[in-house]
Amino acid sequence: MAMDQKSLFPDITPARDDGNPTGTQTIDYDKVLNPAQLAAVTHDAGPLLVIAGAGSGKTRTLTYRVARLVENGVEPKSILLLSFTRKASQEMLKRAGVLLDHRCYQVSGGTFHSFANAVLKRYAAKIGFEKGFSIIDRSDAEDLIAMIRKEFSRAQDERKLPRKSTLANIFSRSINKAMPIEEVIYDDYPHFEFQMETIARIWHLYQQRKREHYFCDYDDLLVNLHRLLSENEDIRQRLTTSYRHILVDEYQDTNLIQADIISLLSGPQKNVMVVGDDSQSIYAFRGANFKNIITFPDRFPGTRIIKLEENYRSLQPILDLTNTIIDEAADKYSKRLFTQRGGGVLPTLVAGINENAQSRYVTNEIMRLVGQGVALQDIAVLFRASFHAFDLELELTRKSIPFIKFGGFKFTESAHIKDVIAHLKVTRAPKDKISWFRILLLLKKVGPKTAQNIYNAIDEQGMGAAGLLTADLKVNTASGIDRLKELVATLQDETASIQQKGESVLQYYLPILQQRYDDHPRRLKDLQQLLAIMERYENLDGFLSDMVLEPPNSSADGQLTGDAQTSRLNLSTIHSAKGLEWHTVFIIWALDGRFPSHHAIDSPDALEEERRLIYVAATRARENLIITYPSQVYDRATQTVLYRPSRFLEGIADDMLDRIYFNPMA
DNA sequence: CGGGACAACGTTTTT
DNA sequence: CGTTGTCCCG
Repeated sequence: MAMDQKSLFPDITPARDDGNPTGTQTIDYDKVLNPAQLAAVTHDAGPLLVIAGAGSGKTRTLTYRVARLVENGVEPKSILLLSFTRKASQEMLKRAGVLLDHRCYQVSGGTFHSFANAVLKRYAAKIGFEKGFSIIDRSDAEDLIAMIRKEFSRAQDERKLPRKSTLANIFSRSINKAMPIEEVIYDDYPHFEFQMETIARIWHLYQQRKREHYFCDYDDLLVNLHRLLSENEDIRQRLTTSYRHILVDEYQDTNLIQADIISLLSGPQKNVMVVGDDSQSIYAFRGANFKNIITFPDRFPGTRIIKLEENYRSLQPILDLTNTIIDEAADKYSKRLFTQRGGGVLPTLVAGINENAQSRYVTNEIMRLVGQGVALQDIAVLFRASFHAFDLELELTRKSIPFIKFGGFKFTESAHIKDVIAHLKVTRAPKDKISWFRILLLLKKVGPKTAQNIYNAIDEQGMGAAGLLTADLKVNTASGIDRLKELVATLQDETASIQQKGESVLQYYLPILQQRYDDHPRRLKDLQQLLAIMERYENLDGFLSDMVLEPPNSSADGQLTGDAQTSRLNLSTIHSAKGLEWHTVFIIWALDGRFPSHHAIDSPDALEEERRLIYVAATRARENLIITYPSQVYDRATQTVLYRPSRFLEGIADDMLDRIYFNPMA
């Protein structure tokens, strides 16, 4: 099976078509790769584990391997490249395309979730979704859980149940760590042990409702793919013959199900290449287990192991610091990065009195660097949590420094976007109770009970969303349900283009928007942007699944308005910065209690993950690394004043780290 | 039954 | 402090 390249890689267009159609060798692999990289690239067949330190040319190695396989006559479609983000795989294929030719764009790939979606869509009936399924994001899942939760809190006068988001966390953790619900509660939520049975019943009902309404949440995509492969030998064989070579990036961030999926897909030929770095494992919170890397050779006997230890990214002083940080890690593959890049200045640790002093220091330094000719787009400010950047964002706006922020809130998570999308969703998935409730609750005089009745009436008609038009509804006419009926009738017109449908929904939604939100002008801009995104799609289903699986970032607005060429500063969570690099990197909020977060401080495992996180952040820097913290911050959660730099930096020798105090008044 | 008013809670990271 | 859940009035 070949995946739908168009929907997976919509932005890629072949750079040039005058490549090398005959496939004769054009790349001098041994001149552009070091011996370890070359060994990985030219590895013939069978399982291969590449332990690739930060900046050691991991992406380069993968890219060249793809090119090499294609050059050796491997059908591009039969190469499956699973990576962590779509951005990463696009980038890789683009680079492979530049090396070789357009054939590289035919390579199959994407994230685990998008791959699962593509496979499951095709075999939906095999896993009990005769009519297909729709993917629900975290907040949809929470809405569904809330509906079930309510049945319990009404019926029983028990002590308080966990809130919906906590329930969703428990459920997801159970899947991703492959542990029963009960065990998750014992381990991580002991304060809810006393109502374990109720929680388990809610979980059971949640599973049931998802089936009834044809929903897959993020975890179900993986679970169902796993089931499909393990229960249907014929399908598994079909897939293993389609994908002769499997390449997995960021293997340290896979969890047990993902590792099993790779095993199931690899077939008898076991042409599996995984690339990762145990020191950069930062997704334990969603069940990632870096031990997958260590146990890979057990899973695949005869695995060849190659280590890439030469760093091509950072100058020596930066590497000295990052090596020191990670040396303290409890549990890791031993490797020590080295570089041949001489020179460079010491990384700096800057204390400012408060958050705003920190923001001003960073802003000043950025202006100074830009004055020296460093491009804004080659500078990044990294942080532990998205909200850590709020004050800096204000400061940057004040100084008119353009920036783009990655990570944190997604565009599609805001209520008004979800509202509009819900109207489109029900035309494709009429059993989507979550979306129907969203839509109906926007009407006046309609609450949960009325919504349920309307939903039942529509469902009984069995004629899709059009059921709204024919069903006998007892609804207050002041509700505005007639306008909704008109909209649904319009959307039923299959000849209407996707843009027209979007416009209709927006027209319908406008009065609701204005009535519900004081800041409707800002929200309207978002909605117009949503329409612009829609126009890139040819079919609604592709649009809808992408909005869940690859949602656009909230403040990435400018991308659409055509000023993509202007150089912008990068603001990013460390998680979203994975795999990237910049000339200068700032890490802000390196304050003990924030980074590591006070939440992690009692758990050795969590603390280790925080350490790896700061390691990932620091290793993004090529020339300059500046770490800052506010030295007097009152923390409401612990009711203490935080003033010490991150414990990962505090003991570092002065010949490795310049320490300065910044006073904006001086 | 809907909706508004009030109280309690807990606080990251992503698909 | 903003979100989430509950309670009670109309």
